[in-house]
Amino acid sequence: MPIQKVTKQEVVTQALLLFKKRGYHRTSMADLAAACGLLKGSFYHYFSSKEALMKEVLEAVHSYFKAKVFVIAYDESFAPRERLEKMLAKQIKVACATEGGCLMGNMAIETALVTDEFRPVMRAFFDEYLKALAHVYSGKYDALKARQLAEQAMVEYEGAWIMVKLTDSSHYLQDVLERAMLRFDADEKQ
Amino acid sequence: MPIQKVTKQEVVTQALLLFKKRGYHRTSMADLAAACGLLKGSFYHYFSSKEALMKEVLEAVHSYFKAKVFVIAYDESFAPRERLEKMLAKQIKVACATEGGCLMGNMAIETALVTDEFRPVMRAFFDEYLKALAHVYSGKYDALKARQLAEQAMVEYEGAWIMVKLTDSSHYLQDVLERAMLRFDADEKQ
DNA sequence: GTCTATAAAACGATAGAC
DNA sequence: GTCTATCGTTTTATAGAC
Repeated sequence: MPIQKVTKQEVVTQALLLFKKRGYHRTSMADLAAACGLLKGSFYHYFSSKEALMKEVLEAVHSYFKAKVFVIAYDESFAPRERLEKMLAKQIKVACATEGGCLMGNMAIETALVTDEFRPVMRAFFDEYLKALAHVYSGKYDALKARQLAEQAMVEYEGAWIMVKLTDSSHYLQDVLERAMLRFDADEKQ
Repeated sequence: MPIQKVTKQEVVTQALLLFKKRGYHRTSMADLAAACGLLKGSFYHYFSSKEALMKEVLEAVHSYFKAKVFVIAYDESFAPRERLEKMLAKQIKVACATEGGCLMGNMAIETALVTDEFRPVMRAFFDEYLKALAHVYSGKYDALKARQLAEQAMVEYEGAWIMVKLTDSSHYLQDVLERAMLRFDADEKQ
């Protein structure tokens, strides 16, 4: 085997960083290749197209969240309330670790009405995300209410990123976490 | 004097439709000109650049919301609760009238980390939006709580669009409205 | 020699600007 | 319409590991 400058894994990681920060259409293959120390032509030995690369990035994000975030919701070594707090805190921590917020949310906004290519993986991500959150809330609420609370936490989180990006102040994310906990603690009635 | 095929107003309106649906980077000047029945060359008679055009579109949206949406919050001929419901319903109606959701939210996600050009007008929009919502909630809550409730309604609304775009089901927007009303009706304590 | 990851060059299409 | 630049992509050539 000839010398390989980077692994496919590293390419996906670099692409994730760029796509998160600059979006899909504003990130060129030359940018992506340069981030890996390659020329854009060489890039096609790893991926057949920019679209295929983005799909792999989205799938990698989904896998990561399954293994590191969603899994918390089903960890019975913690009480439901603790799981909720840990899962949301982990999600915020992961998203804040690199620039650009939530890639899935960003791509939904940027591409959902332009191409159907990424829709299945994005829908699968948010489906599992909502199921995980609803599972935690179902520790205290009935299935319908749990689902509603999950959807509420999710849309609050995604919307908060708009304000974070515009104001560079991250308190909006912490507020989402706090409100999700308050709703967990609140009485079932109303 | 040469005949002007379309007014600047109409160009801004057509651009708004395209930018909402396809985003900033995926919309070309040729697309925009074609939507107005103009040749590419004629387009720069109206605007000096694509950036300048987008800025005018964003300002037009801001003006429209001031006159048609935010103004509801300050209309003393209705009770605060009615104003809240009318304002949120109007905002949803306006956004749903054409494809693409909320242009301000879309552009914040797509461009905020790529260019500073649009940030001032987007921040001004959300500032006034939050002020309007907080003003309504302040009919029943203290200033801090009113501001928090305003921020919550706003981030819920923006995040809901992600699910609407991915699932083509608009119940997420109605849920945002209903929860905002429930929070208005709720007791001040907790 | 074969295989393969890279660089290099060039493709057609399309971008924004004039 | 024309310009120049750049886009995503493809092709060709090179160089090193078997």
